[in-house]
Amino acid sequence: MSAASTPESNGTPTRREQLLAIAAELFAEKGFRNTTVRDIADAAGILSGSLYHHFDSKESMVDELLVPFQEELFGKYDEILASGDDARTKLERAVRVSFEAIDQHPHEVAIFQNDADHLGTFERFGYLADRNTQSRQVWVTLIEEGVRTGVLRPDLDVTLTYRFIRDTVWVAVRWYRPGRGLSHTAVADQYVRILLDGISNA
Amino acid sequence: MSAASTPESNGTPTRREQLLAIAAELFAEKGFRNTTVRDIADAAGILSGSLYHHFDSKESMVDELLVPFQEELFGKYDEILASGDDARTKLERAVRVSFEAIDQHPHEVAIFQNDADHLGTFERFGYLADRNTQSRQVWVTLIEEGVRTGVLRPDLDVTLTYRFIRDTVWVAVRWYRPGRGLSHTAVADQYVRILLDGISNA
DNA sequence: GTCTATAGCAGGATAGAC
DNA sequence: GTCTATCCTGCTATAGAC
Repeated sequence: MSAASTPESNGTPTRREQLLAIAAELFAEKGFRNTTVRDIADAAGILSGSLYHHFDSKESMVDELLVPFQEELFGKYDEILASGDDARTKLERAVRVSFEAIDQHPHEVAIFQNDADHLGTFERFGYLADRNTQSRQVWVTLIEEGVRTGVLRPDLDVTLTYRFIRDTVWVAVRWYRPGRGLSHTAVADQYVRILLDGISNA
Repeated sequence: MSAASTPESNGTPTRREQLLAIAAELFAEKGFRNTTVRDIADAAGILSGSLYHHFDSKESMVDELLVPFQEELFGKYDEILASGDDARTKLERAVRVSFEAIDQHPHEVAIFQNDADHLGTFERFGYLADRNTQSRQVWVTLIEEGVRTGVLRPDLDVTLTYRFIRDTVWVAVRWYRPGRGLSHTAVADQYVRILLDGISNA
């Protein structure tokens, strides 16, 4: 038995997965609230009522997109935190893992960036706030370790630096398009360079 | 006669301006589409129909918020471009002017950040795309001048650097709250420092 | 300048036929 | 698994009284 949201092992997505992929694209492009169930149904070539054979509600759809994505991402962060790498390497790896997420799950990242605040007002999506806290802990831990071990400037405002890194990384989902222009690794290279060394010709 | 969206010289805002301020806060907080005219009317203590005595439509309200804000902001950018400062100073000034805008017009900035894409799909808001282009020209001009005059690293990817600066600056509207915590000048100080010199303890 | 009342439409969701 | 048909709600906007 396979998880409902993971493609079957033979590579053929289930109908449910197809519909979810269509919904993800629309949610990411137009926003959750601005996407109607009729939009999703139209894009899938069926009528809106038929969607409810597969999903309880529009909310269930976005829920099913976000949960497995976040499990995967935070699993990778945990791996980095648990590794024996030095602070600078850990920070670099965390940035690269994030750009990889933008590359591999652009829709899920966009939905989280654009709609987490709004969705978070519903009990059902309370876990979004938890993930937010967890994310903050990851970055702050890495920055503090960097300052402590001397690889980062001792005068850094940790909270502000955390926000700076978080925002610079995730906001890239607004313009990055997988398969077009620079690869996610190339973008990550440049971002890490600017973040660590700045743009000044020192 | 005073401009419709500027407070009267005696400091007492007109009713129209009061309503606009209420709408701005709600648009910024919940998004344009997610804010109903009833929300605005409720917050103003009147009924939704009464709003239409003051404004043609919900779109007119957001239009009246964005246009004068952008005129002011781009006027300042033009001033910087036309100044005789060196490239590094110009770039710093542009960053500082942007943080000042976040401080003084947080709602307008938030609306532009969150809803420009959606609003831009209507003819009436075609000027939003023009402003976007104009903004890009400002930053790219400054970065290119910086590279040319040797104050910025010669190996910078100009487009990527432009996106980096634009995003890092404006995304701060998501967490910066005027009058709470660091001042906008203090935040700008740190951002400029990270942007130019990085976070590494070189 | 605000209220009453309501038109007109679009949205999420449901029941049951096929 | 999809369609037909429809309910109910909430939204923008309007007309005219006060």
